[in-house]
Amino acid sequence: MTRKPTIKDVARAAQVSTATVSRVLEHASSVRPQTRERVLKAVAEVDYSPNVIARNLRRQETRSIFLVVRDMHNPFYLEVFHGVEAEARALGYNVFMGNTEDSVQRGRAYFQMLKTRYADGMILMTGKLPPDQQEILQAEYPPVVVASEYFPELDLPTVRIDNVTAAAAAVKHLIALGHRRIAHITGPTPEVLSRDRHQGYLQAHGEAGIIADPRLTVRGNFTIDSGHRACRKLAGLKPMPTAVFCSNDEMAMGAINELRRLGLSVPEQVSVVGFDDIVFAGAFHPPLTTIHQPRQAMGKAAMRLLGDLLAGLAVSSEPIMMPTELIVRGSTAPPAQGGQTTPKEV
Amino acid sequence: MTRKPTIKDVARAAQVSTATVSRVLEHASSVRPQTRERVLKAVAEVDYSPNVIARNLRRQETRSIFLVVRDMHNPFYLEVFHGVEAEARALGYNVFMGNTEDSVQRGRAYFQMLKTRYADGMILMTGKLPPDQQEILQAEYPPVVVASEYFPELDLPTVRIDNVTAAAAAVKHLIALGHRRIAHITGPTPEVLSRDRHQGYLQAHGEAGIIADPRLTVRGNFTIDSGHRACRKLAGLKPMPTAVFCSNDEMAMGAINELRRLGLSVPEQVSVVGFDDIVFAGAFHPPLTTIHQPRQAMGKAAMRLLGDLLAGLAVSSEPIMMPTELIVRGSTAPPAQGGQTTPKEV
DNA sequence: ATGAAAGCGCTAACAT
DNA sequence: ATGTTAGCGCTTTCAT
Repeated sequence: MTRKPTIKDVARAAQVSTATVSRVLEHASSVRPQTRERVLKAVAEVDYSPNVIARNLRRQETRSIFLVVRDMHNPFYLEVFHGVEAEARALGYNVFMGNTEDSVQRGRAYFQMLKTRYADGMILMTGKLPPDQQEILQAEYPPVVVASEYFPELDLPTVRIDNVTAAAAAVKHLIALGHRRIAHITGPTPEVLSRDRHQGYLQAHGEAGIIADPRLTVRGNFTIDSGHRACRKLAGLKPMPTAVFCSNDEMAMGAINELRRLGLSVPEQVSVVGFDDIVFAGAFHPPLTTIHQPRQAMGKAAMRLLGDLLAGLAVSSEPIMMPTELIVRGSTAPPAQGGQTTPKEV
Repeated sequence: MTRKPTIKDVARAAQVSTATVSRVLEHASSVRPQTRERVLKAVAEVDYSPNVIARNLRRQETRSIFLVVRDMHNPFYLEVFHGVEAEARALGYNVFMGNTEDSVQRGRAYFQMLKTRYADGMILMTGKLPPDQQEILQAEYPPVVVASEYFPELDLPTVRIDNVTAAAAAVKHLIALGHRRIAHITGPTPEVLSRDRHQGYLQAHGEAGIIADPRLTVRGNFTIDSGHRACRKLAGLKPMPTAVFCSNDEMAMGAINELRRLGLSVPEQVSVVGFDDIVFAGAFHPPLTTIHQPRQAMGKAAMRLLGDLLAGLAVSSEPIMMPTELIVRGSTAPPAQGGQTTPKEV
């Protein structure tokens, strides 16, 4: 026999109906031990394994979900995925990895696949939503939860952090060290996550009674290289900032490398703070002071939320807020005494 | 109507049979333009999208594959995934991300799911194979291809690099710089990939007529922390090695940090070479000299190979070998002049 | 060019 | 405790 054996083959071998075979394999309920034994033996005999595709049709579910991120290259997502995967496995789901590369069209494709029931639900970690996807709020649409990001205009179940407060904590740390001229390398605006972190930056200034110089805010895009470029711009300012708050760790690494190239030492001459606490933040030199996000826990929470939705449970409409923590390492210190920081000529 | 509309709803609205609707949506063949128009209008009217689950049963396929890695935390896989995903999308597949965490049992679970047709095929990036899975060579078993790793005892279609030659190139670079006392921090033995890289290390020594001191070979497990620990061991030797070849970049970073802690500067006092060229290798300080692997291309090639297998095409039984390249950056230099390298007291 | 009908393999409601 | 049966929604062969 070259085809995969079906439940009928087992039924024939065990001299029972297919229903009984299904019962033995699914619920282990209401089957005489003797019959059960016979079925199990037949299963082994013909080397049967159920055909999930048929089961899916019958049950109208796939037991799989999409996890869609904006940018595969950020290791931040690796750990979120780790949490999602662990929880999904516990709940009996598998996880499709999706990747929009920030393209609205690519995002739309995932919504479309969801609609065709390619998967039972979706965890969205992108900052953009296709413009025409308001139908996702309708009851018969498969459940979608948002993680890390969020959409103020759309009332979707969400797991995230308080970016404003977390960013403010980072900047307050710099202020407490004595810094007064603090730059901000932001994420890609106008996304809400970037906006929130900048608002935290401003809020920390406000609370300390410091006026934030708008020239000290430079736009990045979360890559190491954008950290280089943004930092180069900042280095051209007079007086230079004595500290830089970066909206993620990659940009902080880029900024530090650029400062080193300019002959400035971190943290002695310039302090740098990152955001995310990716695995490499602690291994970097100097080790990055940064905001820790509970990535894995966030992934788990998102999957748990989606699992509840898939199980038909009612969930709170309030976003689930995950805690963050300022991790002080070696990239921050009090500002250099008496005098101004200037790059050497280049 | 609260349920998802079916093809029957469209057929009714367009006054045609379901077969015609299917024809319009699938092949665009043999349908009068006029009828076709009417069907399309009805599709829009009832907001129909096909049910993939039913299609899957009919076609006996899921158009999805598993990508199974050993350790989610290595950013190496991110880029492989990127290549796999891009190629898969082009071929009309989606990718389940799997993760064995080096557990044979977890690996077995993926093979089991493959057997139940949870997915159509699998790309394996793990170094271990469940002992009882020899059945995967049988014709009716879904196709499995191996990427990056390989199994000498099992004749599976494979995409990989020549680890022996690549490792030898790294060590030859150190020898060419003048190093004679070169340590090796290996990956987890007895896996073939770790073994091959060590063999390359030995081969380079052999070709240069240098006797490799076996005490200079220390076992790691591909984590940053194992790089720390291994390097600490090496630092206890007298005389210390003047260079360290690490079987991946994470361990190289750990080794460099440990050397720094011991008061030794890289590359002035000790040279360090990594392997993989992960994204952070270039951003590290000092930037890592390492072996570049074409991760994304490897992912694409693996998916293309799997796609061919899924399409029923015959594929070569020879492994597809991807090119590697030595990238010389700042973590290697000639050995310190006249005299021996010793750590300061700790 | 179109329709009728079979059937993919399974599960669960219903019957005994 | 077990069997019978009706689909799940689609695609495709066969007929017209």
